[in-house]
Amino acid sequence: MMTPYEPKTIEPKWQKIWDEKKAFAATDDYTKPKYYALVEFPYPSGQGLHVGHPRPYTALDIIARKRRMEGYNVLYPMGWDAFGLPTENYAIKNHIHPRIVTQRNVARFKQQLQSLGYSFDWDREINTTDPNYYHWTQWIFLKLFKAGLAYKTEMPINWCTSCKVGLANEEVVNGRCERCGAEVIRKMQTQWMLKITNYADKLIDGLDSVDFIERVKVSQKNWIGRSTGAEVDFSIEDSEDKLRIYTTRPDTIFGATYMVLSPEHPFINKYAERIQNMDEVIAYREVAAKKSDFERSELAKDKTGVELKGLRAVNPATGETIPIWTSDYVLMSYGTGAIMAVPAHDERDWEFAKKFGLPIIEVVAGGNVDEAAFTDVQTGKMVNSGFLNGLEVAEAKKSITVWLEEKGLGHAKTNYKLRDWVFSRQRYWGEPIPIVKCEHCGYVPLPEEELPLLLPEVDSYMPTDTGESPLAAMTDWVNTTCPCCGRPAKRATDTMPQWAGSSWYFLRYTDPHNEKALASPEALKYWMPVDWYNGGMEHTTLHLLYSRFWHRFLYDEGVVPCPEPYQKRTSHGMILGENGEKMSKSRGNVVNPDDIVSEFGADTLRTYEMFIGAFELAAAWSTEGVKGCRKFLERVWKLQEMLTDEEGYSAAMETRMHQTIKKVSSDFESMKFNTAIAAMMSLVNDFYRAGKVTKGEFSTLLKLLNPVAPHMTEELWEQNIGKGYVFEQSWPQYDEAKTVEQTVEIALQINGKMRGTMLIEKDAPKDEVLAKAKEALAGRLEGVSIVKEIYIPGKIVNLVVR
RNA sequence: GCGGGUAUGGCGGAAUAGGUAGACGCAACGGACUUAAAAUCCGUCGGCAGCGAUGCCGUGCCGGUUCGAGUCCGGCUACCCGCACCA
Repeated sequence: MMTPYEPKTIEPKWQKIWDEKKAFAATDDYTKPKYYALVEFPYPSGQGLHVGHPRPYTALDIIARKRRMEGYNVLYPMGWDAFGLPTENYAIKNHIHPRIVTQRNVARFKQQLQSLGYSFDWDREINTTDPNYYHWTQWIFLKLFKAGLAYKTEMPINWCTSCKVGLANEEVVNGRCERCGAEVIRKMQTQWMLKITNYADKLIDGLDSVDFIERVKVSQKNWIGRSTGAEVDFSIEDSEDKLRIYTTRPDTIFGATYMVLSPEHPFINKYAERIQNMDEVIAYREVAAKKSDFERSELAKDKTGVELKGLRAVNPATGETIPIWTSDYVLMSYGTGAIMAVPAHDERDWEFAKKFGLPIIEVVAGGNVDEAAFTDVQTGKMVNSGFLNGLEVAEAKKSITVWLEEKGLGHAKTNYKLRDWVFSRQRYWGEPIPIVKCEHCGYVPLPEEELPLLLPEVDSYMPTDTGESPLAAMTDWVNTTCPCCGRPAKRATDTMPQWAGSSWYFLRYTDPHNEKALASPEALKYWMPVDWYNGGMEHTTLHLLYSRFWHRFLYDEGVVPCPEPYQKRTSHGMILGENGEKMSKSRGNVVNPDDIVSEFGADTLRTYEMFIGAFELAAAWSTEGVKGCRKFLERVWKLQEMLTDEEGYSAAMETRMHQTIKKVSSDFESMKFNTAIAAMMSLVNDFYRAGKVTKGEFSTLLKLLNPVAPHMTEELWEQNIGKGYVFEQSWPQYDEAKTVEQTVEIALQINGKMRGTMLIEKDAPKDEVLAKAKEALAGRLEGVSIVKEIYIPGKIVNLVVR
């Protein structure tokens, strides 16, 4: 007698069995072929799991389960990216230690994830806030410091007025804090920095060796923003000084009719005496300084500026003197903070020249520079440019660069938009920076034996208005001795940003309990690189760039065996609310995965999230759709009643089986989970139509469906097939020859218009098919002559008539 | 402005290399079962015209290539996501 389908009882049952049998433990047998599948580890927030989390987790769980059935030693781990502001803010508000808050949130997340039946190897669980973990985060920082890639500098930082913390440029969105939305202001602060810019080229070039979806590669490249051009020295009239500029268009130098300095450019102060309108310049500079980055971009393209009267430069190509201006459209932080302005061929310069009546000289023919700047570099020939005249832009670029180098006036130069990484946070809940400041020795790294440098217990982890970390108030902890000279010294009180722990976590999974190293060389050599890494689009610039940077550095240090950490990177789309909007409490459209599990079961949730639509696109939640998936699983459950001992009763069904194995196998690989499930639904419909299913067919279906709905397929296996478990089975194989139908229906067209269909033997000769087609279409062929006959085997016959 | 993406029934979405548009699911409608309802099973389901076989139209818009275009090419429009004065 068939038992009813009750996820509530069978799901916990199987979760327990998997756990006891350690069914999904990655083994340390390094002779087997390995597969490392990775999903981004979550931040264990107080809200608990969101229905967005299961989408990527289920997708890679399917891949991981399939790989195990294919004989791989699979590593599919999970952990917690648990340092971070929300926990700290919650802790402050509720007077609970962030460590306790983290423990609670992790426990809840873990229980929720386990209720979904993921095949994570929980023995390898990691937590970035565990001293045994951040020991190695600090160790990597020391390595970076010793390699000269970590340095301290005073700089204006983005200061969130609400979080009271410095933010990286990347964390500021439209002048507001990415996290809390409060206003961000500029504030001077000394900060630890990481020289990610040293790795700009390696981070771009490394992309050629990996299999990332195109838009991820594009966004990595755009963020690094490599451009090639030249630096050129312009001399100042009546001075020995040179004013160095950067340009990507050295070919247009004959058209440079003025120069522009950033308002912060040091030349302005240096020549304050000579600048006749210094008052006006100072006033302009003050206005510019007050503008936040947000205002600068909001107020858009309306150009402002002041001429530095009394100061003129010499165009090295023409020998003519040109005026020097200052304007905030030139940024101190890019290039040299100064430009040569070529209004004929740069939109910004053109606008500026138009506004202030500066001369516009065309040096590349092809546009109308009275109407607009002509910026095309593909067409067009040089004019009004002395020895460059007649050259193409590309040739002119080479030619002028050689000329500049010969004359000692300039040189080729590559620039990047990428800036160094602001690495310190004035916060409590992060990894302490393992550096001591000694008045005699400067910044001294802690000896490695002293790691981990534990986060001290403090009474108050309230951020301070002074901008200092709460750790600064812990004098017992701050005051120490210099590891170098033994004299009194002070610890760094900043902590690391949340990005730190997530920049290397995939390495720790390979050997999570190692106390002597971040992971053993053997484990790293075997498991790395990650074979397939899936995560959100929101992490395709920062997290990916930072972790690739650290990994590449560790490779250069000989710590890891491969230059790139991730062989393949894919991204999933967001799950939106039922109304098509982003899920949020304020919109009231949040779906809680716990509710879905308790009402429909984990297998239904998993199936639904895979069936909802194309994996990489956003998809709106639909409760009706969830019901449909539950109904499908019920139909699978009831196949038990149709089991027959007959085997091979139908050649057509055998073909269907081979087709379905092929379709499901290849669709899983290309993340087309929705069509894989559709194929299984169709197969089940066929079983119902036949009114029966053989044991062989049923067990094949259970194996195919197991990665998606692991609990119910194990239960059905146990009740009806018996031997062993589905997770121990081999992935079903298909025979290509048997996927081909013997009889196929082909379309009949006249002049490309559908005029019917007919059934033919798949191998029928062309002549026979055409004859049959003409017979079928005889009524329509009267009085016309056939000009052309087209037969695409297995697809279509098209007769072209007149 | 630059870069990337998307556009197909009432809805979510299918459609390896250009070859039967709408697979699969949802909703809706009809039938069977039931005293009844739910559940389940079977069926219909792009639009217009027709009792009907059938005909015409139809994949955001305008053109093109082709025997044949959702798919390729040229030109647009709308929406979404990044970046945004980077010289």
